[in-house]
Amino acid sequence: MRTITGIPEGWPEDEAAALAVQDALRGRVVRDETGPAPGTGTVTGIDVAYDDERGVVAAAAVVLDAATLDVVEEATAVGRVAFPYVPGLLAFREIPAVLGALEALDAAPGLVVCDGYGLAHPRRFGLASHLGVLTGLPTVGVAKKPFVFAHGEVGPERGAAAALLDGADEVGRALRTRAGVKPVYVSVGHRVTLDNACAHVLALTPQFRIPETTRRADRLCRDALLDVTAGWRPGT
DNA sequence: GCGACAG
DNA sequence: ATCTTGTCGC
Repeated sequence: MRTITGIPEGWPEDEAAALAVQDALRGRVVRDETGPAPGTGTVTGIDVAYDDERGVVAAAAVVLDAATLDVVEEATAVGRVAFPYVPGLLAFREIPAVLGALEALDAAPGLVVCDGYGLAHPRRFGLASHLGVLTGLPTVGVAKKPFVFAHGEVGPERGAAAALLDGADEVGRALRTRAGVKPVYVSVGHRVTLDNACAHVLALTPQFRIPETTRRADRLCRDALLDVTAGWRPGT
């Protein structure tokens, strides 16, 4: 199913307003729940594609069976871009469309796997945490590139990891999902433990570096964007 | 002050 | 994120 989403009422218009929202919501992140067990129930991948030229955004949510990684359900949402890209404020750009796709699902999402960071964020409230707090769902962030926290060497074998430390607090982990291939960066979003988040990511990467959830969502949102973009007339 | 900077 | 040719490798 594909829906059309608007920008929520009161959505921040500028950076100052966005920072205030992060300040107001960051205390609502729940870190003392283990979260769903890997390999059971469903896991949902989220991703977003843009056509900045036209100000159009497309989001996808793909629900997988956690045990088989088969697709259970897919949903997309298209709309207008709600915020410019600003490092540290990615959530304000992605979340409106993502909410539209999630709301279009009939299946229970289970753990939501986001493209980006959760707690390993300059103000400890990245996209995954923000989405988790707004939806109440357990979320995890899986980023492809380092952001604010450095880490030590990661062993060459699959499953090896290095901590992302904010002082003594481990806010994320660089995790090798394929031997000899660059690691991904896992961080807790909401209502999940870092250990459990990493176990999920390993269960979602039997073959490729990137979790099957986000690979599927990536393809789907790109296709959705092309559908909207095809035959576009200059004017709207 | 100067760069770096998830997607 | 997106743009975008060739090139190396399974």
